[in-house]
Amino acid sequence: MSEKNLLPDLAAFLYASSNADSGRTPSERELAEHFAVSRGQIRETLAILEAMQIVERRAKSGIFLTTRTASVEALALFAKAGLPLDPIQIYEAVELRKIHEIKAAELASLRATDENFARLREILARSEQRLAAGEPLAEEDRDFHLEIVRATQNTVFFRVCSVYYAMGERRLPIYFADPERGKRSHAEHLQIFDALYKRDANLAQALMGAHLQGVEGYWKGLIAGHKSKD
Amino acid sequence: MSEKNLLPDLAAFLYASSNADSGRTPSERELAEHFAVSRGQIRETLAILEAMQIVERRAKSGIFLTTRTASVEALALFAKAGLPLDPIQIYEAVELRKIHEIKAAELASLRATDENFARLREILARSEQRLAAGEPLAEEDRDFHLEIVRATQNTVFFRVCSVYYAMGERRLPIYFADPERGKRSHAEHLQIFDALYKRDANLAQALMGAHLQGVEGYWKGLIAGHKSKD
DNA sequence: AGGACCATCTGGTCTAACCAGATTGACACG
DNA sequence: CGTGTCAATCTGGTTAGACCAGATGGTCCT
Repeated sequence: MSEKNLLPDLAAFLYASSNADSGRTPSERELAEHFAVSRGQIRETLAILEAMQIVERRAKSGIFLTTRTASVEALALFAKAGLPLDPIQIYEAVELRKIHEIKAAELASLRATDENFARLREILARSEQRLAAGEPLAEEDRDFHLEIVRATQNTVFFRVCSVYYAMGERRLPIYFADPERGKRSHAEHLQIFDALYKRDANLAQALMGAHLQGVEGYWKGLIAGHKSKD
Repeated sequence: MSEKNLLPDLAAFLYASSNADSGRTPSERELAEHFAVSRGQIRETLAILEAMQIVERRAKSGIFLTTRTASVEALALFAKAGLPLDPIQIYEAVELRKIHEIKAAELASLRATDENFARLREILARSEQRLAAGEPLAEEDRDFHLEIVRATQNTVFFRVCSVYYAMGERRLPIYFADPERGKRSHAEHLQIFDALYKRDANLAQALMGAHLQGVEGYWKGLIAGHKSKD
């Protein structure tokens, strides 16, 4: 089956097969048998999961899932593996995104280079094509927002954002399933680009804030829906 | 010597012994011999370093350091291991910290619980003791700032900050070597606490901004000094 | 019911192999 | 001398098997 990328599979299995009370997972030897790999390979993957603070390995005792509040990398990994995410944490990530991006819009308007503008134009052109073809937006949205963070010329900032942006990725197709949302989003992106290009920091901030308000509202609704289903 | 915590030692050794041109490091077998551990243990640690994007393992070829712009976790690790950090990236981290904490002060003033206030009081009391004893501040400063982020009740926010705060840790003793700086910092912390307790979001933001302005200035000077030395 | 004891399980660690592709260098040919 | 070929060597990838010591859990005796 899936030869490589044991990590997400293992994470998913640990999550599914752990003891509900203690959080204890199957032993290394059992995991090795289940995935039909050697114990060494399981240990190598567990080392990563432990570094991510997803599991805790207690010598001579067992492997335990850490308390629910996992690291950001853990959340991104879980999202990638299709594991259920705590809706509250998703909402928290959105809130953080708002904090980051409004400030990023301000800084980008002051610091963006020709290269940044070129990339933004290219992304917007791709979006345009997609919409013209009647297709839903996909990674273009994330690319646009991340490029603005990159335009702050702060690589630490960029990397921090890159990590946890992956969390919402799986929801993008749902969000843009409604073509109206895609069109409006693209129109707002164009406005933001203009503000950046005019180096109007205040306008860029304001537009980004308004743009993200819509996203936040969508997530709030989605979370509320999920909650009522449970 | 240091039985556990192979990770930082290995990272440091890889960094020191890699080929300057290709970035190629010694082989797993050589590393195992150097650290007097088994290959399995080296592989386990390398798996983490690879997940952190610090190294890249090419099958049947070798282990290579990735390009300089490493992940945030990598930077924190490097800082902990005492490896040379790119001053520009330190400055970037400080800028990001400013973005985070001003907003954190605002949110904390609205959401902080009694528990948060209790912890903040405890931290401030510890600082007071330290200063009264003529000792320099240490982890109390970081604790205070992180507790404010925690008080936003946004766990994702808190975890993002926890990671890269470790970067500046090694510099704290230098910063607080001047007792005047410690006293002023503590006085400002007290003001910020009062603003939070009064739930005055605007004041909390303003005070935090001013407080961090001083920190930023210090870092700027430190970086400038480092640069001129090189 | 409680306490002492022992078989079992578990993670931590190491050794010894084999695989197959990448690399390298020697060697032979033009 | 340059160059192309090929085989020995090196490397990460992976596995199997073993031993250790402490944690665990059940049993049996008091």
